[in-house]
Amino acid sequence: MNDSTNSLPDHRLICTVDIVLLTLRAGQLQVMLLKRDREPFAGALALPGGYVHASEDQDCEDAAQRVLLNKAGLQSPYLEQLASFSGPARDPRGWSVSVAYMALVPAPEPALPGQHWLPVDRLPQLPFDHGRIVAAAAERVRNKSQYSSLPVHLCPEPFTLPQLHGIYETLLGEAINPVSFRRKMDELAILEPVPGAKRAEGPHRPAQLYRLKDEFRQTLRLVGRGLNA
Amino acid sequence: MNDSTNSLPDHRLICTVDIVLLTLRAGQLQVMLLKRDREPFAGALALPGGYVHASEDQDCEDAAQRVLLNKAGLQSPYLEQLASFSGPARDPRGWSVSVAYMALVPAPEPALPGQHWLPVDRLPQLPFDHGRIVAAAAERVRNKSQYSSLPVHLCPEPFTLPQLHGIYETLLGEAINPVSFRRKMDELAILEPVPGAKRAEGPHRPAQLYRLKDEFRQTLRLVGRGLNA
DNA sequence: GCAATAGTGTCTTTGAGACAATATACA
DNA sequence: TGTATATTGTCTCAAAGACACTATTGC
Repeated sequence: MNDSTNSLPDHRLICTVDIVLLTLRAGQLQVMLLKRDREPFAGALALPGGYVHASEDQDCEDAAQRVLLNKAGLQSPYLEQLASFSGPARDPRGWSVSVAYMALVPAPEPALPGQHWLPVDRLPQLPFDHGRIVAAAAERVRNKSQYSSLPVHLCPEPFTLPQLHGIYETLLGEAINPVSFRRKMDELAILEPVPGAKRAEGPHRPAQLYRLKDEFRQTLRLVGRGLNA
Repeated sequence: MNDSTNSLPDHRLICTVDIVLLTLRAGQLQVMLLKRDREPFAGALALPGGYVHASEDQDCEDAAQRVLLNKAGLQSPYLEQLASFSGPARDPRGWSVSVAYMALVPAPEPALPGQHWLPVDRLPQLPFDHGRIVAAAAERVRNKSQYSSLPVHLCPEPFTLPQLHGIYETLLGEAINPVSFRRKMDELAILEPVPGAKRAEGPHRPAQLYRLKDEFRQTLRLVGRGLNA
């Protein structure tokens, strides 16, 4: 395998996709890692990923969806291209380009067997440059949480406003004024109340349940001037 | 050339970089196109780009810098990764991945021979999927202009605040309150006045000249709540 | 001095945050 | 009825926009 690569033209490169599948569990942003079943780094925890298959994929996003379905059993979560990572050293097989995608899901309870969810801020050393890729994804999620509806994709539906409020606070790492939060969510107009459905977490007034309007399932909406200062 | 590609492994793909070099001229966001000197699409105007060379490039950004230097004579303009574009049909040579970069420069006057600057909003049909790539770059510049210091990279130094103000207005396509604009630029603290240097454009009070502080030449700074509403 | 744009001071308006009041569940 | 959280109304404060005033040049 190594010999054959040397004879390939200089511009035919290893092309892969890597998926940073994120969720919020135990009050932390967590990433899903899988134990690699082949070399290189067999046995190590790493991002789900794989070669782009020129013969079957329509584009890299298509490859990402395929990986997501095969390795995580996910049909169509929120998915966006993150960035591409490249270089001679990131993959021991040779000069490679990886187009990284970020996917968001509500916390799967319990985790599927074989899936390892780890907090993005306390990861062990990861193979390839997966550490950098996860860091980029975490940064983007936290950044976009400041001014967009992104975090709704981390919340299991239906959800209450206080619940979503908590998710934003966790991601941003700071308190958000509850009144402003309601005002903003109202402006965004991406949520619809589930008629009659309420949920109480204890001996107190139950909260209205909401779900995401269908047309925003793959779209984001931006908040006028951000969520807080 | 076509036969050889068929025998390559499925995951060894054509990898290129494409550069969307943007500037502001004649009050318009313009993109630099070059006449292609080889197939495919020889003779057509297209984005500067080229194969990633596994043997010389440290990563795709490196390849982008190389292309920028060789084809546009640019040393180190503002450069950021835009996104990757891929698929079986975008390049007639076969399934390909292009990592697109966006570069910003102050308007070069006069344009170098061979460089064609065209307004991004009135482009002819471009080869490959270069139309889409340019559209993505234009969208990103306009978007980032709403809340960051990005547009300073389009302004020839030294510049006056009214000049920079005009650039923001052009990019955003709407008026910006001059008082707020000054306040914001002041907050950002990325500009320094050139001591004693002023410029008058006519029979009136001359404006103070500014330059970008060196530490922000490749960095962006975000504005607290955006530049306007 | 006149015209024209640069730059500043201050009032008005808008929207975010604080706080208080009301609503509604379970015990 | 008591407690706890949901939800709403209203006041306060900070920042953006409008406007008016001063500054500085060439003519």
